[in-house]
Formats: sequence, structure tokens, C-alpha cells
Amino acid sequence: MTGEMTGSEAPRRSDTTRAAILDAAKERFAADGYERATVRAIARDAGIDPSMVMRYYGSKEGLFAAVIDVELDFPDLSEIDPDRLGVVLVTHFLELWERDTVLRTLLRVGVTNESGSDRLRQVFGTQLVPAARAFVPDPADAERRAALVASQVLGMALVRYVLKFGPAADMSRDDVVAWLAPTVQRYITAEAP
Amino acid sequence: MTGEMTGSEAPRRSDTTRAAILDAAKERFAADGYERATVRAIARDAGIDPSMVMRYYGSKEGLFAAVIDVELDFPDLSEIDPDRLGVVLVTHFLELWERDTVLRTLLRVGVTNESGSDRLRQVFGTQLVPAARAFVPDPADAERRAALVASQVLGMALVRYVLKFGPAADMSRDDVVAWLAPTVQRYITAEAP
DNA sequence: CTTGTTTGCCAACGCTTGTTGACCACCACC
DNA sequence: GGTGGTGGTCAACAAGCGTTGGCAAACAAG
Repeated sequence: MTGEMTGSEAPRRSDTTRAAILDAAKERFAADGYERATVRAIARDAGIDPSMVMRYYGSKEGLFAAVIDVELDFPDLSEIDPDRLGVVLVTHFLELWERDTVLRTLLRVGVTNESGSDRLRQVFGTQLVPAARAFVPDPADAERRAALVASQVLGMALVRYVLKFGPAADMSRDDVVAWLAPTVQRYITAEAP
Repeated sequence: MTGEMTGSEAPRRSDTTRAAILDAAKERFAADGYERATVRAIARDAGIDPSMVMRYYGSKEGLFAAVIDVELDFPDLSEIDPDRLGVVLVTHFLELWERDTVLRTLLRVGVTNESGSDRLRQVFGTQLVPAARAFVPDPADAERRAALVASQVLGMALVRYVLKFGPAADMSRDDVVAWLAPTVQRYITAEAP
């Protein structure tokens, strides 16, 4: 024990190493997916020994769990002009995807790894669906509309950031918003067809 | 040599084995992605020795290349009422995704594996973009619109068939068409925003 | 200075992977 | 009935993986 027993954890000398591992892991997982991102490669990037990864995160699975902590972090949607929902949401998602690599990681891994897709479904269910409920009273309908929004937003992220289809990657952010916002707007506010 | 030297290849006794390997590989790659679909597991499913895979397909990479032979197989779009393009295309893509597993394989692998995403970009460039050109004269614009269509169609396939988001997977095929067709229609025929 | 804990490296483990080469059984043909 | 290619199995290889335990240095506390 470190003598002192405060309520929150005391800062440790190894915190910088912990952070270095986490940073390297984020990049490797985002770039290579779960299977090909090896503990050895992550450790090499972080400039430490592979055994340190096990010491601080228990296992590769544990390290991965620490990496995929996602907060979609919506603005307060109830304050927004309902006619601008599409623009606001698409803009927000683009920022989210460009801000850091965690969503890319989650998508890459969610496609091949069961625990990854579990996590994605969980994010969808606990963060996107509740947001949709603010505008769609019927719960089943809200789920469906959230899924439609997810399909368009994830699809654009897929072709733009992961698969890097030329035309999709080259579009300006404003163009993406201009094209996608009406779609998302319709999925949320239009009457069911 | 097999004595005879016809123009096309003579049928071989091993053709059934070749086919068994290919079938097993399709399923394994679709279910597990490239890295976790092992040659050994594929061979076990096909009921033969792993070394046969190497004999007939050279390497795991060669087997994979034989698996991902995709034909989007569009109907003749020039015969279609331009106002029904969205409905026709979305319906066609849904059939494609439900007919066999090859597209699921390609998406799963394309997300983690560079040669997989190469192949996906190639399918996009040689099959989807040319189809779009039938309706969009400007080549750069055709590319962009094809990318937008791809984003929505691949996104729906992602949440419905790969990630299996409940609400997306539970929608009837008609509902999917009804929701997505206007989006695709707009991406192809609407004026640029 | 001594003692105990933390931080880190090193070497190895057991296992699985893709891949290879030796070897046997079959079938066709002369 | 040999003979030569073809179809198939088996055992092994080298390499890479996640993971473990031991040990040395750095540090903190007394």
C-alpha cells in the first residue's frame, strides 16, 4: 500500500505509461482491427515491454474494453428548431468521427468481433434511441427511426473514413452535411411512408 | 497431362472437393472475417485436410481472392422509368444481400483488410459508378452521387445484416424499400444542393 | 542505511497459425 | 500388369501470438 488511503486514487508514477499504452492501443485498434492489432505492436509503439500491457490492463480484451469508451455526447436536442435537426445531427456526427479514432475502432472491430458489435448495439440503444425519443412519441417507431439514421450516418462514415472511397473522402464537410441532412431530417420527422 | 487437350479444361475428379472448399470458405469468411477464418477450420468444414486448400488455391490469400468474386448484376437501367430508380435500386441491393453471403464477406473483410477494401473500391469504381453515369452526365458528379448511394445502401446492410441492430433487422423488406428509395432517388436525380 | 513497494525488462511457456514435403491409394492407359 | 499422374492424408516446420514469472533497478518510508 502507498501509506495514504484517500477517497480517490492517488496519482501514480506509472500513469504516463498507462496513458502511452492506451494511446498506442487506440491507434492500432483503429488502424488494424482487433485481431491484427497485436499486444506486441502496441507495446512497441508505446515504447515499453508487452508484459506491461498485461500488468496494467489484465489482458488484450481488457485493454480493448478500456479503449472503446464512447460518448456520443449529443447537444441538448430539445433546444433545437426541429426543422434543423438533420443539419445539427449530421454536423455533430461528422465532428465526432473526425475528433478522435474511437468510433473508427468501434466500427472496425464491431464488424468482425462479437463483443465489439455488442458494444455498438449498446451505444445505439442507450444513446441514439433515447435521443430519438425526444421527437418520436411511439417507442417502437423511435427505435426504427434511430436505426434509419444510424444506417445513413454509419454508412457515410464507412465509405468516407474506413473504406475511403475517393469521392466520399474528398467531399467537403459542408457538402456531406448538405446532402445527408435532408435524409436524416426525413428519417426523424417525416410521416411513416 | 490428361491425354486430351481440349480448348476448355476437362472436368476433374477433384472438382467436388474444390467446390466444397470454396463453399466452406465463403461461410467462414462471411461469419468470422479474414483473420479469424482459419485454413484449418475451413478444411474441417469441407471435410478434407488443410494441405488441400494450399494445393488447390495456393494460399489463404488465394482462396480469399477466389471467394470474393462479386457481380452487382444490375438490371438494364436505361429501360427504367427514371422516377422509379430509387425503388428499383434499393430492391435490387436487398436481393443481392440476401441471396448469398459474398457481400457480407466483402464488407467484413474490407473493413479490416487492405486487400479487401481494395476489392470493395474496385467493385464500386467498376460497377456502381458506371451505372450512375447513365443518369448523371458530369463524370465527377456521377462519382459523388454513386458514393452517396453506396453510403446509404452499405450503411443499411451494415446495421441490418452485419451488426444486426434489432430495429433494422426486424424491418420488412418493403419497409426498407419505402424508407430508403426516396433517399437513393434523391441522391441520383436531385439537383446538387 | 535499510526495507518494502512500485516500475520495468527479459526470457520463456504453450498454443495456434499458414505452409511444406514425404508418403500412400487410386484410377487410367498401353 | 506395370506405369504415371492425380487425390488425399499425415506429421512437421518456423513464426507469431497472448501470457506468465522471475529479477534488477528506482523509488519511498522509517
